[in-house]
Amino acid sequence: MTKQSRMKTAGKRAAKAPRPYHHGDLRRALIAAATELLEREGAEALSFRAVARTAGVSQSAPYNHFTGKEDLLATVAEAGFRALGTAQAETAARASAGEDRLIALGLSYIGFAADHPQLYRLMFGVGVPDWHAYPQVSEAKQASFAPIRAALGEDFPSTNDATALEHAALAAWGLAHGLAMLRIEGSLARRDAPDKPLPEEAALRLFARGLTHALAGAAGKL
Amino acid sequence: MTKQSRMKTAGKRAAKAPRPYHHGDLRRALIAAATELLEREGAEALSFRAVARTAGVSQSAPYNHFTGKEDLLATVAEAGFRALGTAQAETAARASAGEDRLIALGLSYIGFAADHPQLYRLMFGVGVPDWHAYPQVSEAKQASFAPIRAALGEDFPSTNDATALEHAALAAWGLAHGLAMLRIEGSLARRDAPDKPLPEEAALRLFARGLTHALAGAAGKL
DNA sequence: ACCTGAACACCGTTCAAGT
DNA sequence: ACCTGAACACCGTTCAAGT
Repeated sequence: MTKQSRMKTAGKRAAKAPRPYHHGDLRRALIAAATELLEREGAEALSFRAVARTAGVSQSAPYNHFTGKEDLLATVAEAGFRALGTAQAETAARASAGEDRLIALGLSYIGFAADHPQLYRLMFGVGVPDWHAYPQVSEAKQASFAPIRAALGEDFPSTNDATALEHAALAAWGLAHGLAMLRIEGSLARRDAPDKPLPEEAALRLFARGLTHALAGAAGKL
Repeated sequence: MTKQSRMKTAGKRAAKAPRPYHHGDLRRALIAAATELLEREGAEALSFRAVARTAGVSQSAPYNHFTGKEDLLATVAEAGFRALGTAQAETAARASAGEDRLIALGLSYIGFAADHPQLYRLMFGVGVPDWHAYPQVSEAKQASFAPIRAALGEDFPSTNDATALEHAALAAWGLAHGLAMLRIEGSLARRDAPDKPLPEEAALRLFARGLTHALAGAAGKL
């Protein structure tokens, strides 16, 4: 119960000190604490009280900044979608046009999930029963997928057929998301040798190759 | 605290009576109660105590049949994979060979998820941190995907190339799983008209069409 | 405006005790 | 062998009270 000894250097937060520090940006501190605890314990093991404890406040303080636990998780998920969207946009800018760009985007998508498995799981429904209550999350989710959609429109011969583009986008999203989930859950084999490519890459390549042919055929027929 | 009035008709269980009935098959009753509660409340809201309550026993009785909540959930998930596998096998048997069979299997896969969303979510990692602790679940998972794998081997010109078949199987699994998840989470549009086909069907068709072409090309090259 | 601390109704799990 | 009931250490959330 010792009082804080320095007031001038209060800006430097001692991360583990359980002493109260209401520095006017508790909201941000709570989001940071939740993000950190999320990867360590998973969404279902993460408790609202532990987040408050990590931030050094009482169990009821967070209710001044979030309506409840779900609201905090939704905020973290939204940030995750924004980060994924940024990473995807950077990948799209770096890659050269063509099938390779689609494959690079797919690998980047799966890589994000592999790097932040618990965050990715949270983003896609784990722990939050109804995302419709958080429209900003839905919007960020759509935005995170925009680069793949754009690549399909620019790099594949389907631009003139909006319906075919829509179907291709759905297939690409489904494939990327499905491979990411399978990777996270451990359903996929680890890479045998460090130089051998991931099986996901071959699957993505097969998909991209087929898409070029199928869309070319569809353009002639539809 | 009244004693049970009839002993001869004890086989008929009054579903809501909170009186004790230890009829020798509590394990099955707990699985049934958990399965029922799962769809109604979701895996994260489902409590072990509520399962015991629904089965009419004390909160600690289930520990005689399961090591804990996670063990019960894993058992339910395993049963889910077996049911999915059966449904997939039936679909494969009914459909005629070719691209249509792959599409039918994909639609059946997504349909299962749409019919039992909470069960499907549980099966793919929600609520159970590490499936590796339950090898029977992993085995049932692999078995549930066998029909799609078999259809790829029989209906597509990749049978002689084991590697290409493996990649195609991974892509197909990823696509089916990804579309199922997106459907469950509400990321996909509801069908506008009851006669119009689901967008998933068009995406699956695009994938199957492309796979035929890509594998034919690969067979000549590799 | 923001935070604390007590309180409530829940959890999962353990364990002595009953039959 | 199987079940009960009390107990423990947790939850999420509410609310009066403090500053």
